[in-house]
Amino acid sequence: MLRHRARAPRRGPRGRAPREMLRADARAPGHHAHPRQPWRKGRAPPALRRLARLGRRGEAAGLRARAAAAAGAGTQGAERAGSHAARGTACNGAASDGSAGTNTAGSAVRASRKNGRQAPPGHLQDRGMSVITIEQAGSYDGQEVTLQGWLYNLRESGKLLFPIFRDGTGIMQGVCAQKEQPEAFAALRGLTQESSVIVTGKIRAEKRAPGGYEIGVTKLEVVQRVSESDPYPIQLKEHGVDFLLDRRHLWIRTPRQAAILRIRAEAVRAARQFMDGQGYTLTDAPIFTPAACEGTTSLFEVQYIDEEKAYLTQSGQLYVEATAMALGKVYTFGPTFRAEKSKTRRHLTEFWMLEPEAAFADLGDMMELGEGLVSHVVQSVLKNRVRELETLKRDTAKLASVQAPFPRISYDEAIEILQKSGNPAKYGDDFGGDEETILSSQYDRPVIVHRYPAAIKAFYMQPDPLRPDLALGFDMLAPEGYGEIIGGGQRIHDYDLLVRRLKEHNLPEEPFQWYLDLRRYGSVPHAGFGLGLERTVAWICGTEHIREVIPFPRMIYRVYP
RNA sequence: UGGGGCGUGGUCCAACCGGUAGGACACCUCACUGUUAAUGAGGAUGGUGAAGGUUCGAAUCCUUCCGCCCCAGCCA
Repeated sequence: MLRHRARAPRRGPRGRAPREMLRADARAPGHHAHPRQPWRKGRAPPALRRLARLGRRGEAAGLRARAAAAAGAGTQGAERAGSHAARGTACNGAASDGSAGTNTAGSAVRASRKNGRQAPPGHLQDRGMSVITIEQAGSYDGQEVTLQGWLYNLRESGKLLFPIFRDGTGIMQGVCAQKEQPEAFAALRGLTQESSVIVTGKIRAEKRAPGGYEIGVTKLEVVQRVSESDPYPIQLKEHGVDFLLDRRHLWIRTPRQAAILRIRAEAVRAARQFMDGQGYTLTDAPIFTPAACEGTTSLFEVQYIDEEKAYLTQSGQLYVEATAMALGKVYTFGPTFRAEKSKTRRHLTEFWMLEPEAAFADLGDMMELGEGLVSHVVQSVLKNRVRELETLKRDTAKLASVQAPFPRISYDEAIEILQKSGNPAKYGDDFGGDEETILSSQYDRPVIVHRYPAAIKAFYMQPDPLRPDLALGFDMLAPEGYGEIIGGGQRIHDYDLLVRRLKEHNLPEEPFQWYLDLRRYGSVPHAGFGLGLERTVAWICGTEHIREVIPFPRMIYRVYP
């Protein structure tokens, strides 16, 4: 059994976050803010002040009883129905092309229940053919379809209701008039925010509707009604970061957060696609490691079986060097852990890293691979996640220019640029946030800084043969102040030199014996780098803090929920 | 670990030099057939992070503690 030893004090649920305000569903104010600190927070737009009236009481006791009955019927199976619905969405969406509109799911469900018909094997109910996602709605104009999702908001205007539904793929406005659809109207009136629903109606283009389409609701089934006495806690208005982080499991339902997570997924997909296309093989590194990879940084210690201690990996690099010697061109993609007490908008204690490594590769190869990878990821998101970037109100012009090749400057040149702009940096210093921001603000795409002094880099960095005091390493700095998204370079392949460097860095040799083996048996020049997923996604999304781009951020003093 | 900032109803904020803790939103009721965080009218809840101290009187001043945010270091 494992026990997590490194523990961060659990923060109280009532902690407050007075200064930094986010609208639960607002875009982070920021990209056009101060260039030195583009993430600088601001206030939520003052125009966004009012919340829709949700959770009103039903108009009649009969209605409420009916709603309760509907909810009750679904209560036992509510959870199962939920996951079931999620599964159904994908396959039905695909299946429904071409046959949509012939048989609505809603009516099929009711018909099957009324007739006592058996659900098909593996399904709880017969859903018919036209259950679609909101994302697909545009191609169903004029057809009757069924949506499965949640009530995001409800606006009332007399005998007209404007519910807004969300299903994870987007949000869509519905319309329901009492005169025309008395039953659906009654079911919808007073329905509470985030109640789960199955909606049937006709899709139509409508200029006044957000997104350009709306659904004329003809049937509404409440899967589970959120209680008025315990309403959904996240309002459509500003909240403190702390409040939202305590409810991260609910916060991710808001369109902005969902859009970010979908962009993250696209970034991962594109990154792997690119690496695979370049002939790199995925070879994952272990999470438990016997010792530090780079020595200095603090590690999470775990008890590993009996008395033995192990650590959560802070980098897969050493291992990926081994698999590179086995397979040639490889990469890892997985979580890494840093127990440092970094409390900035660029740090997490648990984050994901993609680490390529190639035998017979040098610094130049890796700089080229890095810029190709980053360009491809950015361009893929730009192409395949238009809607999500729109939701985030991201300035896509700033992403469009992200095309390889990227500018490359040496450390020496970087120091010059810094000094010219009045920064006190002197030769031999490593760069902090300020320096990175000054450098990256000179360009419209990420900038590569290479050949740092060996003294400020990791022990395994190959020295520059022309100037041995320099390391053949490079960093890639994202624009707009998002900092270092890639760090890497050429590794030492000479056994004696590596042993010497271990000594210089006061590292013990025993834990590195296997690593030294790579230099004993057929050592070759090789290089690689690590790409920080969250920093990359934060930059692409333009979020003010890295914690928004991972479903459940782990930070110092935050391991809940 | 340093430096800075901050803790007030469920949420987000006010409260001048120390003088009866208030508003908006959320919630409830009513009106409204094209709303866009709908709007308008009405209603009921409910709070100064904790412990000391100064004072006739403390959200406000002092001390300690707790918690959070930002920045730096380290890094992706």
